[in-house]
This record gives sequence, structure tokens and C-alpha cells, in this order.
Amino acid sequence: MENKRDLFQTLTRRFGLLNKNCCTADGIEISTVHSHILYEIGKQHSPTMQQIAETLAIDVTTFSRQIQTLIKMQLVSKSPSLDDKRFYNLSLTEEGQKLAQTIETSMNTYLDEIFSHMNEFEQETVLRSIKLLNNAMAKSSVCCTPYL
Amino acid sequence: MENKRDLFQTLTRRFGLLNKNCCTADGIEISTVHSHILYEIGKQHSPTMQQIAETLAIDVTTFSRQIQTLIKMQLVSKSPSLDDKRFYNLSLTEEGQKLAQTIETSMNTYLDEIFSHMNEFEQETVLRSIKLLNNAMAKSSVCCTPYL
DNA sequence: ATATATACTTGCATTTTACAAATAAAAGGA
DNA sequence: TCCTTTTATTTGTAAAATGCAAGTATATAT
Repeated sequence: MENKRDLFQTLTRRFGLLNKNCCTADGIEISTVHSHILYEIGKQHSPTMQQIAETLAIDVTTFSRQIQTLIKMQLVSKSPSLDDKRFYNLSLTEEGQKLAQTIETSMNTYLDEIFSHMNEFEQETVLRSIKLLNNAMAKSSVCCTPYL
Repeated sequence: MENKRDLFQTLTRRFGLLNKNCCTADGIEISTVHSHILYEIGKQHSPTMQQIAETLAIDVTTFSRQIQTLIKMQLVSKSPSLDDKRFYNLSLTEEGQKLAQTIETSMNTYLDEIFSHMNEFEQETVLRSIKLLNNAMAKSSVCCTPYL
């Protein structure tokens, strides 16, 4: 269990589980994909369909239907851009914001709990390392080119 | 972009992309889920259906069908356990092993490329940090209890 | 011997996915 | 201006993935 890939595989699988569990608890019942979409819409500034779909590497046609679902669930709203009516700007409804916030809070609680098993120094090292890694990935040619 | 969750979200999304891209290249055409299954079967010692399904947090009934597909693709074989015929032991066929190896190689190539954007010291720090994190997650009550 | 538990599979209905083709709006060129 | 091309999004359709409930088969317990 000492090669890079295995370390990453383990890490990301567990984080994936965290993501999965956090959104299917008390009352809230939302799929991981949907929570990712909410997260990204909340993060970006009135993004278009394509922007979110690309960020999440979801096929646009699939994404189009997922957005339809989220609109039906009253979590997201979609309005045509004023300057160019081909674009639609996505935003979270009030309810969507509240849900995103709930998820955010519980994710951070989970992460804090996990970090509590490390000492101060380790915690800082780990955070710094993940930033390093993210930067390295952003520079990489094999990965994630368009994503900050 | 400075909170824990965001860092993790970015990291795991990108690693997910890597996983996705690596398996849909030249000739090989395999879904991410299938590649995870191959990976785990290769890693564990003649595991049962349930073990792999649990490790990957896939519903057993879904998993049962996925295995059927992989068997049809001649990548996996399944044989009833001798001591207890309710169990089936999974293993990779020769072809499955070859494919798993190909994926492994290309994943490690990708990761090496990514790591090449950091200096020696950073690389070591990052690897050490991921180990720390994995250990912390293993200790955590909110996450991944049964998974090493 | 019968009941209970466990490992896995199948029936079925829903959801997700993605290619190809359609629609709609903007941009460019004559 | 009209016509072609490009771009953003949606729909048709068919395949695959999902997960609950119920089924089968084997082992364990009383």
C-alpha cells in the first residue's frame, strides 16, 4: 500500500464517501452529483450551464436534464442572459442556498473531526500539501487543464 | 478558495478525472466504476462479492450485476468458496490482470507527471501528508469505519 | 428437523447517461 | 440585408446503472 496511486485511491474514495453520506441524512435526500452541482453554482458567479458542466466534467446533455430536476426541486433557478439569450445564468434559490449551506457545514464538521486525529503541525502540513498538489495538478498537462 | 472542503473537493474531482481519462483511451474502454472494481479485486486476496461491494460502497445487488458484466468481458472470474458455498471468490482473469496493469501504469505515469511540478522536498511532504490523512480518516468515526 | 441467518441473484421500476439530431440565438461574410 | 456558420442549450432515443423487495441456496442454531 505504498505507491502513489493507492494512496490517492484510498483518499479520494473516502472523501467520496463523506460526500455521499453527508447528503443523504436527516430529511435532506440529494445525490452526490446534485450536491456537487449546488456547490459549484454557489461558488461561481452566475455561471452558465456549460461552465458548470465543464467544471464537473459532466456531459452537457446530461447536465441539462440534471438542472431540470434541480429546478423542479426548487433548488436552482435559470434565467437567460440579457446580452446573449443563448446563455442561461444559473443561481441557487433561497432554498438551494440553505441546503448548500447545510451540506457545507456538515462537511466541514466531518473534516474537522478527521483533522482532530492529527496534531497542529500535521494539520498544517496536510493543508499546505493539498494546496501544493492542487497547484501541481493545475500545471499538469495530463489533467484538468481548464480547471483552476 | 481557502477552506478545507474546497481544497478536498478540487483535489478529488481532479483525481476522479484522472481515473476517468485513464480508462477510456487507446483501445481500452472501461468505465470508472469497472476500473475501481478491477483495482480492488487485484489488491485484495481472493475477496468475496460482499467485500468488494462494501469497500467500494456499492449496493450488492448493483455490484452483482456489474460482476456479471465483467465476467462476460472476460476480465473477472468467480468461483464458489470450498468451505462455504454461499461465498464466491473473485479474481482477475489473465486478461483482467493485464488491463489492471495497463491502467496502473498509466495512472502512475500521470501521477509522476503531476509530481514533476514539485521539488523533491515538496513531493515527499505531499506523500507523507496523504498518508497522515488516510490514517486520520481511518481513525475517524464519521468516515470509512470498515475500510482500512 | 425446523427456524433463522447469511451470501448472493433476479424482478422491476426509476434514474442516469450520452450520442445524434433539433432548436434557438448570435456572429461573420457576401 | 440575407445566408452561412458557430455557439449554447434541449430533446429523442436507447443503453446502462441504480436500489428496493423478493427470491434462491447454503450454513448455523435450537
